Amino acid sequence: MTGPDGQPVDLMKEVISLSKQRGFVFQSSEIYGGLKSCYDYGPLGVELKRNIMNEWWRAMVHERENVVGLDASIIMHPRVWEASGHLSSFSDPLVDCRNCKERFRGDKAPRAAMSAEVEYPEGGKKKGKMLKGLVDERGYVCPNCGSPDLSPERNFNLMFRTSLGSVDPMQEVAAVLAGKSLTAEEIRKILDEKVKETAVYLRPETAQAMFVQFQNVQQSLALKIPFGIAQMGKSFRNEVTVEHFIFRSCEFEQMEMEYFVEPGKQKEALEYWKNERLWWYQSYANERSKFRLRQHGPKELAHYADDCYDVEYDYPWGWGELEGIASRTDYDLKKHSEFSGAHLNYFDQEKTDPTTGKKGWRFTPYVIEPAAGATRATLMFLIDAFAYDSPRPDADGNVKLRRVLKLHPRLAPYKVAVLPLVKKEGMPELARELVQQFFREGINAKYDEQHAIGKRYARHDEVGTPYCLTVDGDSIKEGTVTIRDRDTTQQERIKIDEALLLVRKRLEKV
RNA sequence: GCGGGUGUAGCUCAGCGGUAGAGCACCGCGUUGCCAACGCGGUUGUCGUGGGUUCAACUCCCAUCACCCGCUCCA
Repeated sequence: MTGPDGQPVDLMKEVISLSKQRGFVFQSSEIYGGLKSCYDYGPLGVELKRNIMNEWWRAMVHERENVVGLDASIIMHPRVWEASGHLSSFSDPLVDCRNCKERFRGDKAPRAAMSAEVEYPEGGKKKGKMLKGLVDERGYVCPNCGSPDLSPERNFNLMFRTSLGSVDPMQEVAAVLAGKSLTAEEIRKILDEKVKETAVYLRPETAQAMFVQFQNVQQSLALKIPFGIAQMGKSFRNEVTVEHFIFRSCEFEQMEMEYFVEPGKQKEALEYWKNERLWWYQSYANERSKFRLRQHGPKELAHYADDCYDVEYDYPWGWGELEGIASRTDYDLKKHSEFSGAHLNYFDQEKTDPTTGKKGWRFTPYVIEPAAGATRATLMFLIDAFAYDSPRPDADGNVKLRRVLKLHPRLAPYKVAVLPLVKKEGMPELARELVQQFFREGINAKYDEQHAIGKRYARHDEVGTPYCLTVDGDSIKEGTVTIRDRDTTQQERIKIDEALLLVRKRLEKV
């Protein structure tokens, strides 16, 4: 992207800097030096994120007859994660290449015959001297340089483990180990056993609660298939790498929906939801061409999925994921039935059982899951909204960079700013009264009397406030205000009563 | 975790082995009345953190933390 002066601009840097300056996103615990991948949402950030999530809830739950909500505990029974496969698949064996320093997953590395002699360039560089080595008993080489000179496999548990209960399990471990002379392996075993007694995990996805509570939700509301259960909330993953500001962080917020369908209807449902979700993003964004759907290749699919589409956005660093719409088959409900002994299935009295030919069909539903990242969506909407106002030279002829967030009015933290032109002659009083009128309508308005009027316009442009209402001398005499549009900067004089209607109209559903 | 880069005022950045700087922001007074206005005055710093070398370290060395760019994982 280029600025109004034609100079190239680092869009991410600008967004991060504006986020901090205007109170959208701060680094967590900044005064202590910050904490890796943790961020706090400031006064405006919390409004933006909450607006995004509320819009999602409205589109997914409130405006649909057959989707209901759930708000589950973040900590769930540890067996949930055994059943879901997260305990095993989230602890991937990672290996470092001693030659080129690449880190990779051992199980996904290119296979090579054990004891075979292979050639590889020194340091992984194209012009590097060719070296020779023998493939060890693991039977694979570095995917980057082909070297067999590799570190041992190390397990990385991607779930946050903690213990439920006020007694510190380490105390018991210490008691068991006291006075014993043991090998590292033996200690490890004792540790694992003791820790496991009270071990619980912070959920790595909100989805599992919707499967685990499938029966309660379905029966309590007598839901008929197809139906969906939606949930928003925090999830936690010890990511190997965190990157791009709030794009990938260990603590993140999800908006997920599990849509249960009859076996055989999953393709049709996937088709519906992928288009629905793409459109949802586009309808709030400025640049629709920056979104696309991408189907996963067979190697990309998660262990539970038979098909998957990502909604991708063209971020400053390239195309990246916003949301995954996965066809999760009947994997999760079957697994939880197996592990818990509960019968997580559905009985349809009207349908004919395809295997017996008799009326009445009991089946395990198939699941389509649109799983969105709320924190990711927040970043995306900030990037999408970021723009420069047309250049305006000041009195000295210097061109000032004026940043504007062209946020959709429904997402904007403040919907309208009410500004007294000057702090006298009854203007502040009238402006404050007007703000109260907006509050009564449930519209987040902002009273602002600090600094010159031009600065206030600029400041509200920068946080995405769609409208500024200015109270001046004529307001008192004639009952009119000027209304200024963020995107055109055009002003119009209207009756005070009209202002409320105009703002309300702009906030109507897209 | 590995490799490369960065860290100085609220923001953007300059600086350098010898007294910590600029622009913007912020505060006050005055003027002004609709697009980061003008004049005058003022405030702001653990130079990321800890250690070392040195008469002297923001500057050189080591460690550490955080961020950015690659690699692997994902919403």
